[in-house]
Amino acid sequence: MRLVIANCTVDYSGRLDAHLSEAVRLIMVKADGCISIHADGGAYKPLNWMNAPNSIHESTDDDDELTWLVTNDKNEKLTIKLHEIISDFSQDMGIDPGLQKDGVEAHLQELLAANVDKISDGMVLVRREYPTDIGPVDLLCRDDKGEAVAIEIKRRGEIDGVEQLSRYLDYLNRDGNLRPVSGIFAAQEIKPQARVLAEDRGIKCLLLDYDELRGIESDELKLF
Amino acid sequence: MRLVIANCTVDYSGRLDAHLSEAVRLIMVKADGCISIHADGGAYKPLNWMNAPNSIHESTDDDDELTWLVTNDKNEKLTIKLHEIISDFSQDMGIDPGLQKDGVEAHLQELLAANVDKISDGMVLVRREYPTDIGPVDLLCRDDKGEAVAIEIKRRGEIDGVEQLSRYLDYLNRDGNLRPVSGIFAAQEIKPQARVLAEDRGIKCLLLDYDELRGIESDELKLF
DNA sequence: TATTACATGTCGACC
DNA sequence: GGTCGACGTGTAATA
Repeated sequence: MRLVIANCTVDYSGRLDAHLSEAVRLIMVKADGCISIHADGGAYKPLNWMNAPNSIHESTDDDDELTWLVTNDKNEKLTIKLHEIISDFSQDMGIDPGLQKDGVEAHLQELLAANVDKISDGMVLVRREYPTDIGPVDLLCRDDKGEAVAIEIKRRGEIDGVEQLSRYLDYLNRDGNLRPVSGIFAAQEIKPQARVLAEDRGIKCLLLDYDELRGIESDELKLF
Repeated sequence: MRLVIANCTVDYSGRLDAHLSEAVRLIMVKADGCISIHADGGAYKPLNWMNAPNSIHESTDDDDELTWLVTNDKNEKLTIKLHEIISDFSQDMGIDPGLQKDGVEAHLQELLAANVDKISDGMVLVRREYPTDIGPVDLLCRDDKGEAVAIEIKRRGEIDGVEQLSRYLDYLNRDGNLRPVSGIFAAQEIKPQARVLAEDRGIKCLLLDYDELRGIESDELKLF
C-alpha cells in the first residue's frame, strides 16, 4: 500500500463527470492497483476512486508538475494533478486473512429455518429459498392446519420488503396446490410504515431477536 | 488525519458482529473522529469502520498492548488491538472544498422532458416533478388523445422503480380530472424482472439512449 | 458473462 | 429522528 498526502486537483470522467479543486488530500494506492482519494472527514467513502483493474500512467508537465492518469477498459478516467507532495509512504501488508461476519440475513434465515416451530405450534418448513418466477421466497412453511405460509426475512424491515413479500403472495396464491398462502414479514427491526403496510395487507409481522434465536431456550416468538 | 499502520486484530459489534484476525492494516482516523480499517486490496471499502460521531478510548493492558475502544450512542462498538505499530503519521488537511458532480438522473429527466414528442406523436409535457401526496411523478404528460401519461425515469430500471410508478398510477387514477392515467417506465437499462413486472401491470417500457437524447437528430423513441 | 439481491450499504433531501 | 430515493452504488452468489 502506498499513501501519498498531497496538495492536488482531481477530475473523474466516466459514469458521470466530477471535479475536485485544489486541496490537501490522502491518495491511497492499494496492492491491486485500486486508488482512492480521501478528505479529512466524511465517513469512509472517498471523494474519488478507481477500482482495479486499471492502469496508472505517471507524467510530468512543463512546470514539473506530476500527473497521474488512471484509466480502465470501461472508458473511465481519473486524472490526479499532484501540485505538492507532503508525504509519500509505502508499506507491504500481505494478503489480509479476511473478515468473518455473523448476523447477516443469510444467518438469520438459517436460524429461523431451524426454529419455524417456535413461530407457531405445528409450523413446519417446506423449504428455504422456495423458487418462483419472480425470485425465491426466503422460507415456505405449512402451519398446523397444513396451510402454506411464506416468510420474508430482512435484517431491517422496510416498505420494500413488504412489497416483495406481497408480490410473492400474489404469485403463490395463483397456485392451486398452495392456495391459500399467508405471509409473515420477519426482521430484526421493522419500520413503522412497513408495519402499517404489512398489516393493511393481512401480513403478520415478526420481530426477530438474534441472540434469542441463537440461544436454544427461546420462548415462542411473538407474532403480531 | 492520522494514519496508523499496525499489526492488529479488530472486532465490531453493532448492526452485526464481525471479526478480523491478526494482520498488518491501515487504520485511518479522520478529523471528525470517524475511523476506518483498510487492507491492501479490495476496492475502497474498508474492512471495518465507525462513522462520526463516536468516542475513542485508548487503553493499555498488562502486556503493554494498546487497545482502542470506539463506541457511539447507537450501541455499536469497535475494538482495535494494536499488537505492533509500524508507522504512525498525522497531517492536518483542513476542510475539503468538496466534489462537483455533473450528469446523472436529473439530466436524463431534463433531456426527456424536452423530447416527450419523440416518445409518441402529439405527446405534450404537462409538468416535471408533478406533485402527489406520495411524492413527485418525474414527468406528467398528455398523449395525442389528451389522456394522461405518467413517466418514471431511472438510470437503471429495476423492480423497485416499477413499484414506485405503480403507486403513482394507483394514486393518479383516483383523480377524476386525470383518469385514465397510463404509465411509461423509462431507463437507460431495464432489468428483465422489472420489464416482466411492468408489462404485467400494463406499464410500457422505454429504453433511453443518453447519446441519442443529447443528439437532436434522434428518431422516434421505441416504446415496447 | 449477466442477472439478482444483500449491504454495518452510504448519502442527501425532505418532512 | 424517520422516510424515501439515488448512487460512478460495491459485492458475492448464481445461472
